[in-house]
Amino acid sequence: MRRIIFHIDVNSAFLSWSAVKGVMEGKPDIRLVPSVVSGDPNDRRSIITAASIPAKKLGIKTAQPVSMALRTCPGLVIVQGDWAWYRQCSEGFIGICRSYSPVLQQFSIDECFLDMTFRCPQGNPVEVATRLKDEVKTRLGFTVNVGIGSNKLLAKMASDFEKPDKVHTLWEDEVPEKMWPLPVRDLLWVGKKTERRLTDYGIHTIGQLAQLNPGSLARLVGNKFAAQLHENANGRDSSPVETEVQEAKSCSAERTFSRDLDDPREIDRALFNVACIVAHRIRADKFKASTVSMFVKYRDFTISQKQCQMAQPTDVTALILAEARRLLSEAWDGATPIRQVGLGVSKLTHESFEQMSLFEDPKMEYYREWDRRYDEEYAREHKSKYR
DNA sequence: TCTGGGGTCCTAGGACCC
DNA sequence: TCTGGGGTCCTAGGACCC
Repeated sequence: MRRIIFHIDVNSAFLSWSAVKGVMEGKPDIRLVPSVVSGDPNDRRSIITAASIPAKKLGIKTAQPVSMALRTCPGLVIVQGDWAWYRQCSEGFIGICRSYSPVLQQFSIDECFLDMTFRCPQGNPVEVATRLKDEVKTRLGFTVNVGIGSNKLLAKMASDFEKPDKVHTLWEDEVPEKMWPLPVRDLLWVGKKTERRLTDYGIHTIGQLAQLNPGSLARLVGNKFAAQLHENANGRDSSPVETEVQEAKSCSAERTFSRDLDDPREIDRALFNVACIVAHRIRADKFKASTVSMFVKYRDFTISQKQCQMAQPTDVTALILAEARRLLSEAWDGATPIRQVGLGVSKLTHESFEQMSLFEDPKMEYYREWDRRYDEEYAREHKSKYR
């Protein structure tokens, strides 16, 4: 039996959502002019998170530095992201999608897959998808693209065809006509590096990739990846729409400095800040972590990273920070200027019992109390800010 | 022009055990 | 004295996604 999968993708999500908010407040619609969403526009290191269609037509791209975009387009309208509002928009969007099928997999804040196999009775899937797209537009004020296919890969590829506010199909029998002429880079999981490797080998289109013998492909990109690419280029994908929300496997935070730093005190302060954030987040989700990792990024974007295992899982800021500091001293020579510092934890568990060590640090009670106050303070700030 | 922040998965080599 | 193969864990690094 043929499956019917939808992939629904919000068009320029953050930009559309900021536009909706502006319009509600009586401001001009930024979707109609060259505009972008970015971090702090005064920070030269900010990059563009989302761009309007008029901005894209001028050559402005996501992930481009704001300073560069401003040179291309001096009149560019820049708005700062509003995460609390984006979460609300996302919830509204996912809610409407879920009313079309309970078999829903949220893929990111602005994308989801729906298994519609038993949800398009006599109807044409295109009609159902059009209804969904129009309902989002009418009720929430922003547009989406819906891609329809017999598996997730094809649905996702289809939603990326012409935008905005469109429904496209990509059934298996349409693959040679609609997908094979596209450049390899358009295939899911083919990024910059893989594109380079493939084009160097003379493979430029998805169709060429589909016809390449798997052995040659394996020599280029490795066995496992080659098998997947070969399947995908031929339009095959058997992965199910996963309705279970996956638990996080890691949690991390990083800070990029507005100028490269070599002062150990300033770097330590940044490490302290990210440790507070990471530890707070895992406590909020009732996790404890067994692995702590730390990295520094230098001026030339090379990264030096270190990780280690904790004697036992923890969510205590001071313990995580202590490991991170030790790792930093191993990874960094103390002099080379640093662009960015990051800290992550992984091997997360929900272990609730504490294995009491005879040699437990006598300061432990103090550490825990400090964390409790941090969490309280955080909760207070968020309440006053978002209510 | 000069590149954010947060994730997932894979690979390869070394250590260690049986 | 020199030799095997498999399994697991750890670390560092790389590639991709939004």
